[in-house]
Amino acid sequence: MSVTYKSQSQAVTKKRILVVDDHPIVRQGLALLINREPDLVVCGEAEEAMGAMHVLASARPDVLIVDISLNGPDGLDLLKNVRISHSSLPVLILSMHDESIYAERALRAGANGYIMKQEATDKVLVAVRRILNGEIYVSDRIASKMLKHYITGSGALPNSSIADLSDRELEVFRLIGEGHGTRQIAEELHISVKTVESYQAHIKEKLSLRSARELMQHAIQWSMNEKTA
Amino acid sequence: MSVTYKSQSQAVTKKRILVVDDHPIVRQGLALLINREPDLVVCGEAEEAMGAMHVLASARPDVLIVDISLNGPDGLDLLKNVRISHSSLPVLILSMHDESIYAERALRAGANGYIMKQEATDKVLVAVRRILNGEIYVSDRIASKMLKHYITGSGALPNSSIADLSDRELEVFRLIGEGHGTRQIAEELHISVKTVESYQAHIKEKLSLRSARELMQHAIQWSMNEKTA
DNA sequence: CTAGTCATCAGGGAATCCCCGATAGAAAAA
DNA sequence: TTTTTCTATCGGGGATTCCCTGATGACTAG
Repeated sequence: MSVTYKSQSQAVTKKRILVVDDHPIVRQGLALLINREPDLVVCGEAEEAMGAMHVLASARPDVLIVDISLNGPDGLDLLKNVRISHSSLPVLILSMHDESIYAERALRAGANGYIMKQEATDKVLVAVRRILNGEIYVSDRIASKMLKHYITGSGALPNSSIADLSDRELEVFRLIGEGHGTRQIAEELHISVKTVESYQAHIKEKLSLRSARELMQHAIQWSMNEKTA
Repeated sequence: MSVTYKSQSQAVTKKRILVVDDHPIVRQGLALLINREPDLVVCGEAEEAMGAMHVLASARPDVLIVDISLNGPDGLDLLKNVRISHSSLPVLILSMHDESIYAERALRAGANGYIMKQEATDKVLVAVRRILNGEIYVSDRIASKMLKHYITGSGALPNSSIADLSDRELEVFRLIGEGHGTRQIAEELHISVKTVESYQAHIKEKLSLRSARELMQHAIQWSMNEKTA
């Protein structure tokens, strides 16, 4: 709506995009895709976080597209760094995982959008324009999944967080993350297996997890992050 | 050497390429990259193994480019299937892992080349032309790494390592790491639940793991790292 | 004092785990 | 070229876990 043209060859206000991905093929694909749009242009590329911060200063992009799994500091680390100096720069996180774990983390870390590489290419353009417009973009599947969480949860911001767990629940959560089984946990805490199962059920509900597998996934990730943080 | 031109506009013998990757962005990137070469053309795309077999029959490609980590049956499964009916069709395996485990497996399964998405885009073209020429392509880094493996760890090394897993076992291991359950894996690979359980047992033995929990723990951690060679 | 959360436990069907196999083919070793 | 090992595929059956629907008492806040 705000894009106007001075001549047939160049838009006055082409939005500038910086692409950060460690796969040249993906960068090339994105660049070709974006540059054939009349209102968008790739103003720079980087293949890891430090290079991205460097390019960021000189290229002055309007949007960042960042792969979540970079070498060294990953996409979320980069995002947090960017947020320090560019608090309102729209950032779209790219990922090959369709797991909502990453989407939630990305948004909570301040991303304006999350899209998977499995998505059709035109969705990338939709996402870019959406976040340029100040909105949040998430793919339909993820969006409905998260919405469902929000509705069943409480209306406000979705602290489907570890902090909501009771002491006992957190203890069980931690032990699961350490690789302990139900029976083992029951013995260690001197309680019934049934009680442990009950805690697991409560944890799953509070964290909006659908299966014991997801519980374990989250518990393991959490316990790994705790050790390094 | 065998490519000749009749006019300036069209090559007589453009080599036809079929691209199999579950990321549309990557397919697009490869297609644009390949199609601007005068002697190469993308004759078809597919995003998973079954679709690829289908397209393969009608598109008559001279080369296949296959991502190793497809949904359902993976790139190596596809490769083995292709080898049944097209024993000499050149196949280039694409991967995001720089792990030489996969390179070795790919070549042993009959691939003509192995290249990572981290490689520069022009390397893809080099690789394609190389394998069209009947040669094998592996990137320098992988090649030297494989050589080192052969020299240092040729025979012994009681590595209870991922490398000891068979192709099928590794596939199951990967899927477990991505949070897929036994039944789900069985369906995705079109095999019996009992077979999947059997693989799990073999994996546990080879990696010296005591329970399914430990298996899951290691699989999840491995799939989250997915870069450490 | 009612409502809510917490910690504790049970029943029961479905799924998974984990031990015991088996067979057929391919690869390696003898 | 046999023989052995590895691989991929499947089954039975008991032990365990998962997951749903409850229940009880105790403590906590409105």
